[in-house]
Amino acid sequence: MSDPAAPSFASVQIDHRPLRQQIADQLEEAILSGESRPGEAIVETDVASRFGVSRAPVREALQILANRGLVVVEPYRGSHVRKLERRDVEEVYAIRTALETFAVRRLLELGSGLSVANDLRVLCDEMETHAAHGDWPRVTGTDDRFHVTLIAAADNRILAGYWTDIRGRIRQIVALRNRWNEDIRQIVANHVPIVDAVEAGDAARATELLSAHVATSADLMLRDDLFAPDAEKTAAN
Amino acid sequence: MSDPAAPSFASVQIDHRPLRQQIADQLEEAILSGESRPGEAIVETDVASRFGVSRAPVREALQILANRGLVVVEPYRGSHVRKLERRDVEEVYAIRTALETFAVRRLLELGSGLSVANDLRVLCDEMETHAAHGDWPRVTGTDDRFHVTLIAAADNRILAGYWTDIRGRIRQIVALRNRWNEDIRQIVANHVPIVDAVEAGDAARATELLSAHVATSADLMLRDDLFAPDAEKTAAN
DNA sequence: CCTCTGTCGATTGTCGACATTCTGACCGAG
DNA sequence: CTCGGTCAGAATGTCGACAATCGACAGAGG
Repeated sequence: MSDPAAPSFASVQIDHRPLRQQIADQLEEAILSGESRPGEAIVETDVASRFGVSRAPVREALQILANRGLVVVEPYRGSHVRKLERRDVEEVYAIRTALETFAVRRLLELGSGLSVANDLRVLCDEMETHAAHGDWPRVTGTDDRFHVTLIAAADNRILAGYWTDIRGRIRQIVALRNRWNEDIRQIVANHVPIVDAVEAGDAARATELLSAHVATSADLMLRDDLFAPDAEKTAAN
Repeated sequence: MSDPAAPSFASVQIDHRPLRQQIADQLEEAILSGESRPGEAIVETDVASRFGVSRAPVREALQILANRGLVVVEPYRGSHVRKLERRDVEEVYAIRTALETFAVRRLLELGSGLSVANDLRVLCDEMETHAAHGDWPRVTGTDDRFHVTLIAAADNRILAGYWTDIRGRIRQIVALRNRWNEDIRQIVANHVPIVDAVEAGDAARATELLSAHVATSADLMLRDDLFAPDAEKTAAN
């Protein structure tokens, strides 16, 4: 397979993953990219015919997405893209702070501070370069890698799983907001002090800076009342 | 339902939830209670015939459990109960600490300290009563409610979801260990100072005590090498 | 003796059809 | 006009059957 002399088969490489996985990936991409908007109905028959498959794998894909929280399945009533309220956004960023500060404390306990700081510094530079060119998509992409690197350094698979979840939600939030932060330079600049603190092994300062950084991001997302106000669960329940 | 004069229909109360949900619950119960042991194969046909249903809802149930991390599904090869290694146990307790300390900080920010402390104190008393009677199952049950109450007070649905996950994993770990802690009285006693700190609104002290409490629990679980050593992902990959 | 290949049984993947449930429109009584 | 009841239409829930894939094993060939 690693034979560089036989690339002619690469084009006919077929996808051996189960259909449910391919469908789940496609639907997830549509949701997280904002193409499928929150509340939008997902009709099994439609999805099945769109992909040219039967409903069985579609249903299995929906179970996968439902448990990831991307889709809500109501028995006999149908499925729809999970709605996003203001409260959801607040909760995402609150949890994000908890996970990232935990990761920092943990990676410092593991003595990986210096090594991680090196990796992060590279990403910081990259981010600043992209920012200087006004290449926002690449900035957010690198930002994503920055935080993934941080989380991965904690070497905890459960944490990594939770982060995959949070990361997706953030991507959806940013996509729905569909407007670039004019002051993203500020956000980019925020990363450097964090790396400094990690390098210095100062857990207290690093967590403090991280919390502030995340809080800033959350404020930016919530500033212009874009997300639906919280649906009041009144006394009816 | 709440009419006490018509209990005669309770026995014929049928379950209107989809089969996948009922099956998923049954399988989850079997796994978390330790009845189905880690690594044990789950054959769709067997499960289907055991419940007297077709394979379709069983497969959907497996997708649900797979995304909760209870079951591993390998395409065309089958499903099995997720294996539990020593590292998994360590990770669970590490994350647990992060989630609980976050919850404490959060509920204090929300100003719910006094109210929550009251609820927790009741549970502490209950726990001590059960402990005095040597009723370990009830002790662990109340302990569970203690921590659920703590988490719920943070009023964050994502956190609550993660806790449901962690709580299940802990239950499985405890069940597999299947041996009561002789020094559980110590564990029970650990709760009171935490409540005191919450009542006093002292976040730093509360998180410190909580971390220590969880660390103690983790040590107890890991003390006797019951869980499989970590499967070394050698250079083969 | 080793390696490769073809076959076999078991299990999962997928499909199309039928059963059940929900929703909303229609309609007649009060 | 409002309130219930009825009824189709559409969507989901479930089923049984068939196809595809995997691992093991036996046998040919070197």
